[in-house]
Amino acid sequence: MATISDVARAAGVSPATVSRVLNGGRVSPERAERVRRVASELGFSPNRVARSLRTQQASVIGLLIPDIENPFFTALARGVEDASRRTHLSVVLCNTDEDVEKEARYLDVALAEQMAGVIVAAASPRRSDFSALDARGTPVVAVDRRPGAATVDAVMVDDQRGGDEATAHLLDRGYRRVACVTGPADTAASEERLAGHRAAMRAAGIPDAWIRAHTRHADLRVEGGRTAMAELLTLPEPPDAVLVTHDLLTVGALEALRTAGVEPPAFGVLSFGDVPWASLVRPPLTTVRLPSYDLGVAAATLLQERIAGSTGPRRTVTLRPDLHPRASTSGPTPG
Amino acid sequence: MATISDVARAAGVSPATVSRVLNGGRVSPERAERVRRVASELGFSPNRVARSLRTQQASVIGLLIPDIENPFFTALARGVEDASRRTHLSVVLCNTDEDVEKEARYLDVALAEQMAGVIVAAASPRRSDFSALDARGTPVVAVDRRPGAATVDAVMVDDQRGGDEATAHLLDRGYRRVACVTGPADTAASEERLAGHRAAMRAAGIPDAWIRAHTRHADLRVEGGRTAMAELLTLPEPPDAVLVTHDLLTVGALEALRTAGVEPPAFGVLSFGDVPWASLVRPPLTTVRLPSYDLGVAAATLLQERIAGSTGPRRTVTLRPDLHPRASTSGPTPG
DNA sequence: GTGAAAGCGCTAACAT
DNA sequence: ATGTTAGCGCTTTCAC
Repeated sequence: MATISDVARAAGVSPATVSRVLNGGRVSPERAERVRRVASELGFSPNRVARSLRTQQASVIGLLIPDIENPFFTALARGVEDASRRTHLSVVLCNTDEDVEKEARYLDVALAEQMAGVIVAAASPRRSDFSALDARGTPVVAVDRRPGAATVDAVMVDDQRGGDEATAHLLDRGYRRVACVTGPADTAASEERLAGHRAAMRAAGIPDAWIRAHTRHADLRVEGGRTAMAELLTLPEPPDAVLVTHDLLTVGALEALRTAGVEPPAFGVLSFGDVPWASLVRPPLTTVRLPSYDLGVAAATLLQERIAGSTGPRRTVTLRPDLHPRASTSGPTPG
Repeated sequence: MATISDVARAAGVSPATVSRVLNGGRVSPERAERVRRVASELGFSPNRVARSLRTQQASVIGLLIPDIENPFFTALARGVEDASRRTHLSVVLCNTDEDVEKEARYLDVALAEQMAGVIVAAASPRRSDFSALDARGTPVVAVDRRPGAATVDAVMVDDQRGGDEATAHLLDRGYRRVACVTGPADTAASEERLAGHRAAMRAAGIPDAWIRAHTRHADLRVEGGRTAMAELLTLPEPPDAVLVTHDLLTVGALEALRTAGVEPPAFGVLSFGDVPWASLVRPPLTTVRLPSYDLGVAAATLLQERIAGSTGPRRTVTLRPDLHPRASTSGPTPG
């Protein structure tokens, strides 16, 4: 690999001049031209490691996501990438696997590699720790999941509103006994979506006791959704519709419904997450689409501003999910 | 951020000693202990950028994949990560988006960041260019897609065999007129799977003209699969089964079949790729499962060996996909 | 406008 | 076993 000194020697100038040509300093046009020619002849590409060491900052940002196999996060990653494209920033992705240890390791890498900034969907609301980055002045933007203590910029989904709108939609279509299958009580998104569901139910005059009795917390796996749905169907006063707050749970819930011989839209089914196989399910599923891509774009934009030196107060951007009505919630009565 | 000199001063030793403590050189136990204590008190974490500059190699490997939203590649990424866990290597993911330009940019980043090695599913068999990495001695392992010219280690799927086994399975189950919907003619995987299909058909004594007439190349989108399948159904001698070589095409093909009132398993359907929604399709789909995770593990292992200094001849590891028979190919006649 | 020189934080000879 | 020294490739004063 050619270095800046090789180029300088070959072009008959000093290394400083080559550096200036590269970074836009004042150099006479003809020398600049000569340097550029020689550089390309030599296949020179500046060593970013050396540059980082000298300038104390890299042109790479880290994106830490908890599950690379989850389409929600991959779409988010695309958003981050697309928004970073125009700048000189490259995005590197790190899969934390919902594991605070792995996350800490990657945060350490980000620090040690002097990354320009980090966007992170925290593995744990309490135990994720960004203080080291903060101490060094590396900007951090939280996305999708707000870490409890840390005061960082954040981009969030308005999950509560999504849950509220979803259940309101079901009630509006004529369903009366709307159950809810949600994730574990310790995941924020699950709880907020449930809270929205509750709010809509209360607004419709349904007693708290009924709502509670027709709510199930399930493990975020297909099996969890199946079990929860099956339970709900055996209740003394079974539901006539269900809001499922995670698409994985929806797969299980649909299986349980099929097993019980219950069919949408007579039984209303509404799912969070716009699943790629939505078109394969009959009837097509009404969904609350999460703005995953836009979440990424917003986070990258916020981060770029901080990297550029913005020092304003911490900001939280909230994005609204949107409802996509389809046939699975067309109403309890035929026609 | 504390530096190695800060630690050295606070511990009353030389920077070299601190470095030796960190990297396992000979240091007396009590001094080593003192250094470690001081380091953790100061919250010291070594600056990898400086280390990279000095040692001329980083502890990061790059993984370049063409589509982060494709479950095949995300599973592969998990394999790479898991295999890299035990070593000191961190994996950073780069999404090339099937774009040779973006890929080149990331290869440049890998080079400029002095990455220890790169695993890449090439965006283009012809135009992907690893010569710069090669020139610098950075190991490269190709995965899933073999770049035409470059002589690099590679980990591949035996697509031809997969196609062969799939069609053989259909014939074995009693289907006679097996069609094939495959991807564009310029994608290697599509062609190899098709070649396997052809081989199995020929072995069963079916004339080339028939095979050719019942083969469709489709754009890798749902719509492409639908159109191709619809065409096949209108042929004078329509097929009684189909091998679809990409899961996205399968979604479309299933829609076309449903529209035409044709149902598996009377009509046999076999798909490449073990789709997550397989359980939702009735009847469950027989699939050729691609060893995506293992592909990642194998690639990471190969790369680690090269990073460790192995200089043997280029190797190509080939992994076999496996057939998962399910109800969609249980046979053309009831029972 | 240009070059000489210093130094970012670390490691690896080379001394001792 | 430990310290001293030099230098990885780059940028950035500081002179001129």
